[in-house]
Amino acid sequence: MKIWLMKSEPDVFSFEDLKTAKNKTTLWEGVRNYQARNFMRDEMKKGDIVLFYHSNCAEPGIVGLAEIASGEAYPDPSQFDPKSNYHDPKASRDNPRWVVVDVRYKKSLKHPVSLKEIKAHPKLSEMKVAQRGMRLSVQPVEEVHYKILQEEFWTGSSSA
DNA sequence: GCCAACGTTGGC
DNA sequence: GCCAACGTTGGC
Repeated sequence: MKIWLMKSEPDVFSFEDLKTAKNKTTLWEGVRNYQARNFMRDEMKKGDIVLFYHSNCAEPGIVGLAEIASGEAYPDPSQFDPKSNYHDPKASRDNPRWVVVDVRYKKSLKHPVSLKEIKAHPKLSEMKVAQRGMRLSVQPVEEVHYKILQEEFWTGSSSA
């Protein structure tokens, strides 16, 4: 079981949007970075934990927990859609370039863990997301960091 | 809105 | 294959 951090701009698609989505599930469309794609295509497994991260907003940080709900990655339909912002003219149905996975809402957090808190924490500051210039929108999270998040932020009254 | 850091593109 | 130019990300 792996743990992932997935970024989304709340103006585009927020954790609240995921919670209210049909079946509380969405396909994670629009990833247009090869490294991120390869994680989704090669390494994600159904049931993996997802830390849902809000980026490019007033309070960037981890706002909720989700999980991978699809068995395998499959072609991102938006790449074939000329009207989509995510359209990729170089992709074809015979030779798709981009994939999606399904992400399902799991749990909200009463107290999101802000990027500020992550950076201020002696261990969490090692996380990729805290590193300077790190733009990768899908990134693996080390188990030790997930444990710290659980034990120091999400136990007892701090989890919803 | 600014801008540093990054990834991609394309000319050569 | 190099690398300058460009577009994007995302914190601040």
